[in-house]
Amino acid sequence: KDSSEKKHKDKEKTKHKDGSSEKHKDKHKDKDKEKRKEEKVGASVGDTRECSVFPPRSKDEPDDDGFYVPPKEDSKPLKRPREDDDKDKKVPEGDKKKKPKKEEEQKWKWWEEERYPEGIKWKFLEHKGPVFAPPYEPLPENVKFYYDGKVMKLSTKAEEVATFFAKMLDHEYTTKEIFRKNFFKDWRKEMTSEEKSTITNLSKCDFTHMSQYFKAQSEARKQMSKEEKQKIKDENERLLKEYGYCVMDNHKERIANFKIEPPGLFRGRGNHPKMGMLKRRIMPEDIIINCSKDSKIPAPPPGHKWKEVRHDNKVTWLVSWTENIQGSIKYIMLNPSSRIKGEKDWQKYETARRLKKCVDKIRNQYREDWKSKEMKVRQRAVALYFIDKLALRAGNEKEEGETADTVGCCSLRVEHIKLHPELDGQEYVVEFDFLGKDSIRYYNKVPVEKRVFKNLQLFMENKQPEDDLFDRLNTSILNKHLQDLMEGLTAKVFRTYNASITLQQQLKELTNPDDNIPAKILSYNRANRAVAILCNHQRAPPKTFEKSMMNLQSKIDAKKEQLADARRELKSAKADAKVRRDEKSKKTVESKKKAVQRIEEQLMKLEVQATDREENKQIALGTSKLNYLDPRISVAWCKKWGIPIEKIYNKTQREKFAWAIDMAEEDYEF
DNA sequence: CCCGTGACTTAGCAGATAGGGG
DNA sequence: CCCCTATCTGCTAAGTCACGGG
Repeated sequence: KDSSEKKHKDKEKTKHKDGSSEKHKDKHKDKDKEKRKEEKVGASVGDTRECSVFPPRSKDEPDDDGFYVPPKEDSKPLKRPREDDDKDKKVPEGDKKKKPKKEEEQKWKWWEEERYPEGIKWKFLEHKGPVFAPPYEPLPENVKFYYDGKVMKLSTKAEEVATFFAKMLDHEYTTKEIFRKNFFKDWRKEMTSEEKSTITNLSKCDFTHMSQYFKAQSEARKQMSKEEKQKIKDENERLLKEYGYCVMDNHKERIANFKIEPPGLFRGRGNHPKMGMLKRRIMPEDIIINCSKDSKIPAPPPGHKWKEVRHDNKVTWLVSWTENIQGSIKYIMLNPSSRIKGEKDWQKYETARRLKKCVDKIRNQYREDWKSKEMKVRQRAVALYFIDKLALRAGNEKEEGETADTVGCCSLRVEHIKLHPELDGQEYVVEFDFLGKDSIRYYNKVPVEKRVFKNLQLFMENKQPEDDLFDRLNTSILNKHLQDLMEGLTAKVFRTYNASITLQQQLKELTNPDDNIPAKILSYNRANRAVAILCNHQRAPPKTFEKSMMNLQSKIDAKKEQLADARRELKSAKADAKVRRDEKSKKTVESKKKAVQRIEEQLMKLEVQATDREENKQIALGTSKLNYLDPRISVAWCKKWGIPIEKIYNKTQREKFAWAIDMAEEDYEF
């Protein structure tokens, strides 16, 4: 005990050493307070960021368009020259909007400005409120619903809910017992008393006619003329223009989800106990609006009122409501390209980089803790080892019966692991098999250190399969401990850290300087894939996978034949040239040579594509790219090897990572 | 310390869209 | 130019984590 207490004290000491100079921080905080009083915006010099030298935001007014152009002064000389300032504009890129005006929009570089003091998210916020789901349109008279073989006209409310079911008829979950039970129970609540007394058995309900009608409708939608499609597109654009943006602190920012979720049947992931329940229609009376006091407050639809209008600048959301399935709160927030999301994202990677600096110490620490006299400490240390080594999620406890039965590290149960003292020639293998987030299966056989193995045996002693593996541990205990090891450290920082560091290492290892661009991109994708595997980011193999693979293979075969032909032609041209010895035939040889080269390159490209796709069958790269990989690593890699950034990031991704694209140089190190 | 709540990030899937080949 | 598929985007569920009150 003694020694462990000592260690604890040491830990405390190191914390302060590690904590990026507490004193300084406090000073800055004080400064922040002062500035806040002075009504100056964004006065924080909060942390180690380079941007702290930049001038504070200035309040300027919108121009006539209502579009907010960042102040000119902001673009005065910076300490870092940026030769690629206007690169983005030159990039032709998919959006062939006929409005040249859009492209001229100056991109605001929020990352060159100072941040707000901790806790304050904005000074001014104005928006138009949410867009509600379109009202229900009753079915035409000729679309029938049958109960027990007889036509039955449903009340509007009951009909609406019935259509939700009818639209899902082809889906297998309409056959699931829980789904049907939940649906039927909620449907009956919407029925009139007569309907309720008649419709007592879901199996006697015949939705097929309704279902056919919807299929015909969607078919008709596909067959619409160009003009009609354009009309819909225009309408969507209008909606986006009006409701899709807000003004936050002098800047027009894109909103992520300005449309309220329409009513429908809840489809949880995996074996969800609430699947099939009715997700009710959200009304203005459910909606809380958040905006500035001095902004133009959005008007509720005629004849309606908001539940509440508040002015809370300690939060980032514009609109919220409570959803009826889990009783959780849903929000309307800004797009990832916005300042408010981008800053947070940047900060996340900075925290992970701070972990990089002390991860060795932390690893030594938890290895020591495997020997602790205290069970609690040992469990914590083994759990942390899993989180670090295997990139497991923290694993909060969940309310039973409310959600699908899934687990993370701290909530692992005895039944989720198997211990093999020896397996396939390896010692001390732990076999993991459990459902994680989104009911994605985690299956892995991992050789672990002997001490870990012995500890696991100990933790499992005298326990039932359904008992918690770490019975003295939860995420709160773990995170409190992590907080002591490093300021801002939580379980998920390890995922971010390990993902990003793995990408960086893999890129170093896999990139061959002599490769051409497609081959280098394959290497990038492989590095990305290593991360996706680490984080267990899976996807269902695309429905058309086999077919598309076959297509690609036949393309390759065709290309091979083409190559063979070209080679034959080259050969005969050479022979011809040897005989004739004239200029013309020499030229022919040259052009044939070129043709062969071209085809070889094309073939290579196709083969690379095939490899890439095959290796990617069940792996989703997007999630790690978007949420775990410090974008500056990728940007630096692109700059180093002369790979156009568009090969790595699509338009949305480039918008989200604009800060990284702008600031990372080729020598960036995570 | 426990528990519920709130805010925010992370997740896979399905439908929309675009772009390359015939 | 059109079609068909590969990729992108929108959607919303499902996590993480902090906080406050008892």
